[in-house]
Amino acid sequence: MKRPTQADVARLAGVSRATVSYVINGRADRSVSITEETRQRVLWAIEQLGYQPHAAAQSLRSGMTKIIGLLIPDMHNPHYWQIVRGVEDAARAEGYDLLLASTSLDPKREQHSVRALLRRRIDGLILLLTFGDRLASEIEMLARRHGPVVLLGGQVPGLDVVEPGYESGAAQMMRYLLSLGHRRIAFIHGVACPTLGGERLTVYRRVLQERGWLNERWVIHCGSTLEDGYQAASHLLDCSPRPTAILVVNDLLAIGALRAVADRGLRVPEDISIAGFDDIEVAAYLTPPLTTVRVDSETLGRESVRLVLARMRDPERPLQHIRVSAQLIVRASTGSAPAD
Amino acid sequence: MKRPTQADVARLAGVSRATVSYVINGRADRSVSITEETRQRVLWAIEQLGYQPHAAAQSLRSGMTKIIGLLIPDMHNPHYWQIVRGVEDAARAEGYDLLLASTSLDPKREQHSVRALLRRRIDGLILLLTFGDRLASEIEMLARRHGPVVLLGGQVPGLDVVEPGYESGAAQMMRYLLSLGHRRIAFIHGVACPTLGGERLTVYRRVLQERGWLNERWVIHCGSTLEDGYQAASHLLDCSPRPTAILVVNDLLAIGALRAVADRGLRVPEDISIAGFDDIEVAAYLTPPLTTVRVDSETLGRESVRLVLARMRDPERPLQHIRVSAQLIVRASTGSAPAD
DNA sequence: GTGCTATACTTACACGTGTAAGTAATTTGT
DNA sequence: ACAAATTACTTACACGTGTAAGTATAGCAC
Repeated sequence: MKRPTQADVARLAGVSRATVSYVINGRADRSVSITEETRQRVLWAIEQLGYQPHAAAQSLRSGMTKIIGLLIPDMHNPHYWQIVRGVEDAARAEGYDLLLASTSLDPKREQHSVRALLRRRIDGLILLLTFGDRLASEIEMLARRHGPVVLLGGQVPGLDVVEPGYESGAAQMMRYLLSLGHRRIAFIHGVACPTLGGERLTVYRRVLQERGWLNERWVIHCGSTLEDGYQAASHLLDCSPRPTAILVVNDLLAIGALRAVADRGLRVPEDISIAGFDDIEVAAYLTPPLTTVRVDSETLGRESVRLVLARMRDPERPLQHIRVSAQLIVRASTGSAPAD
Repeated sequence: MKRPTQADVARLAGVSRATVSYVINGRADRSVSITEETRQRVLWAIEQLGYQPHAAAQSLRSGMTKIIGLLIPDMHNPHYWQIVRGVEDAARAEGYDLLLASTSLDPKREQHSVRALLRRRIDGLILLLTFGDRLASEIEMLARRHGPVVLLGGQVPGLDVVEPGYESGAAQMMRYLLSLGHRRIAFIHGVACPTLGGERLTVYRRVLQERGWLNERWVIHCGSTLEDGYQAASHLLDCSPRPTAILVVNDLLAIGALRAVADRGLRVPEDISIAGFDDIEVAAYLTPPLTTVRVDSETLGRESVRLVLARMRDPERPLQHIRVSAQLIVRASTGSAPAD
């Protein structure tokens, strides 16, 4: 009933256990050689017993786990899932498995999760931190240990970073909205933690400030669920004068905003324009299709894996900072500002 | 630069390595006792060195990995994420980490992933299989070993199963659509593999057959992406006569269908009714909000974990088959059949 | 003082693997 | 013909941990 080990295989094949190990790991360097005949016999025994190597023993011996850990803020936002997909794809292509943890927007849990991932002595870690600031000490430890840790957005000195180009994306978006004649542009900043999505808000403020059109009443902070987006938009729609456009920090919340507009009997984009960030997959299929800023999230995931693996292979290589570019995607949810 | 081990802690505390181990695992049974003073000294040394147990070594010794593996068909469908959320929540609450793999709708990859999960000698496995039939031998091996494996939908003799109650849900849905006067009801069966979502299709066929209204031309098989849903619906809308209602195998594809209807300038539900399954989170926020069948996916995940853990604790307990009930959720995407 | 028990440890083994170093038989070089 | 090299293995150790079994000291009863 117990799983067979190399020893069992060796016994059945009539060779020593080492031979089995050599056969399995097919020594390419010529230091050890094995007859084709015994090789076949060993392979036959493996097949016969259904032997599979014990991963924990391999890890203990080799120091590698063949696991990449990924921490994401929450599992509700499709944007994060697309990142997960990129990571899983790239990881599996290189023979790594994926250990996934989510913060669930709880700082305690984020800390707990990071620790759990560390204890596993996972080969590489990709962190998309929500409350990074509270983990300063832990993160610094990581940096000092020079373990392969990649940050996905955010900055910690001493760690590789993959940064989504939201800043340029936000700038493109603002330029576009202004070109449509919008002046009363609101911003829904619905995130788990104020620092998240901060660049988008900053660009928004700067651009409007330059023109003297910034009105802090139109910046709404809220949570990160669909319902939060709905509520925030509802609040904005009740303002007078109403904003002519609402820029939402991510597409998920923008969906909530679209619903709020529809529930008030207003039309998008004739009465009000709505735009988001991320270009999650449903964005193109909404009614109306959502104008947004695409940051290829799968690429974000892929690049993170690439950096982690590269760091594993050469711990001394210079720090990398990769920026994944953003692109404005214009769809039907935005249009010219209505005449007052 | 290397991580400290128990041996380092022992040296620093001036005790034997075994003592350190006993302190850490705080022997509750009185077989071994340790002075409070040395206990403190050991704890101090642990703190001092920042010692953390080596998970692989613990696994090797104890035979437990403290990891639960989860295999899902693909990462595009929010429904599966909700299951993942339930699993991750429940697992973490019990001190388990989550190893996630996705099939990506590729049978080869499903097989590969299942093997990878097995090799890790993971404590428990939760499988949501797509191409289960091709894995018959592997699965049977699982069953024979009586490892803690839970199937999420599907049936393999000898394994615990958590089954979503789509069957009763589909029946409710059909009754509801018929009560609205619909006779020309189409079905979009967009899944990676014909067996997936089979119960829903079966119920659909049976109900219509009973009334002699079944028309196989209105059963469309397609892939599992939003675009597939869009295309399938487009095709149906070009039929003449047009169906008055489209039942879609899941909400994700239903979103594509909604878009297709809107693109043709038709109205939902005045011209055509659309309904889905799963009640993914966005369903309530779509335009119009989507009528669907809710199967609490987080509960699916949670229950799976519960079964896995129970099976771990008692491998001999009788097989469990849990059915998570489904519930019709009526929203605005369905209405009375238009008069011809 | 002797025998017995309780306390507070330590010694020693096992988990399953990868690989360096050793060995015996065969082949090659001159 | 004999040293040297190559082939085809095997023996032996290390990875870090959990725990059973052993040991040494002290306390106590008689």
